[in-house]
Amino acid sequence: MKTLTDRQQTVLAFVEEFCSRQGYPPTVREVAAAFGIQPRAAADHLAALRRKGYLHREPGVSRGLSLALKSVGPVVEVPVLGRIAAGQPLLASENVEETLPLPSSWVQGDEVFLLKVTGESMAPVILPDDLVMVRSQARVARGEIAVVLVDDEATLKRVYEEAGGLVLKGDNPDFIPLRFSAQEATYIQILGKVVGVYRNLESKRHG
Amino acid sequence: MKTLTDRQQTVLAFVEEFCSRQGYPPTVREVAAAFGIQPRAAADHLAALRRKGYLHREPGVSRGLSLALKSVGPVVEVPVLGRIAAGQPLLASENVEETLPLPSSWVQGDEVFLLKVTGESMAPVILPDDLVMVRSQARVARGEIAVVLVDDEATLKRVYEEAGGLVLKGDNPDFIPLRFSAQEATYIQILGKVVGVYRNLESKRHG
DNA sequence: TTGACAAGTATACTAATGTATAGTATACAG
DNA sequence: CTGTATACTATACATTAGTATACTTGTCAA
Repeated sequence: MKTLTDRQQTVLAFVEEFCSRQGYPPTVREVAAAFGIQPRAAADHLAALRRKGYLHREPGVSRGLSLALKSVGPVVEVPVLGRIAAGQPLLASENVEETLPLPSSWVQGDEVFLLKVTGESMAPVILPDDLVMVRSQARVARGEIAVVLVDDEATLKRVYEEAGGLVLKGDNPDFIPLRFSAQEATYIQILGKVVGVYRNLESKRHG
Repeated sequence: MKTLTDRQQTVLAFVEEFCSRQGYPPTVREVAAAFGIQPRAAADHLAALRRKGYLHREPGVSRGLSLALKSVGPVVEVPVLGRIAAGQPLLASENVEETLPLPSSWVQGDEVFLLKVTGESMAPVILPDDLVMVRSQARVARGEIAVVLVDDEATLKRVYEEAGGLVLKGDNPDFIPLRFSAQEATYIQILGKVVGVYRNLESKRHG
């Protein structure tokens, strides 16, 4: 990105400040007034900032500015699910405890949610208190980690569809794989595929 | 918060969409045009949305709208560091490849950065292609995971300060612990403590 | 020394824009 | 049945606001 002059930098800083304080961008005249200069001079600065790639501008449009380097990048609000109640729509607001803004690049797909991990069955890849990102889907490829609803309880397991039914296996060897016949498997619901894990290493003992 | 009529909800949705697409709010007439109604009718809707607390509005100001319930929560831009050059200030713009917006609640402290993991030395807790969040600090408690600069190369290791010097140990048993005498240790710099790990499970083979 | 860029003054024009006035029609609560 | 809120049309008005024209001054590299 091209370098800015001192003056241009202060103008850009003013625009950023204005946007975050007011919620909408300034007019050319507001910029001018802030620096005690004429509208024309302010327009020159904004043109320079646009030319150098720091601003988007819609010509002729009042307040038609927007920050190119948005001080915040593209973000998606991802719901954090609490207890998952079977039968209800997954993302129903009753299930949502809070939402976290995550970078859009981390979130592929439309129906994505976060889940706080409680059990140790997927150790060491996934540990208690980890936050897993799940993309809602009814089937997963063999051996992928999924959120599975068994007896009204959501658990994380690798899913293997076998000829005779379904096997749910944790990575933790201390946990015995769960086997279900084809008939039993009808009571089991795959809620989605685990596509990401976030772990806070600060607030707990290391493994 | 007061309930909105169907019409008001669609108008609010339009304003939100417009803001995120354009980077600046719509004019009264742009709202009107989007719904094929007169400016006055659109102004009525915006007034209703303001009255019910969904919008802030500066009277008389063009595009003087801003969303009251910001759709995004508090976010911090965290720099993702590429190759770390010794000697330079860590967060110098030369080192920053990009930045990612993360929820403020994940980021404690001022000097925080992200680093893409390359080696396997911290497996299985931290794997290649993981993104680790690091809080910049010159010392860490015994046994904590740190980013350590050894011979101009940044590596992840658990740090043990011993009487005779410094031991850097990976969790992966395939890697031999590195031992440094007190004198050698002066050439080693702790860049920060690893406080978080993010792993994308979708775009690679599972471990 | 010419040309490009930065930074500015001063004035003016036109289109964009919020709002005012004056209505119409429907629904619902007290 | 009256008051209030919603949801509009239609026209008009006074600012607001982006931009254009015409200059001035200073710097810096080719």
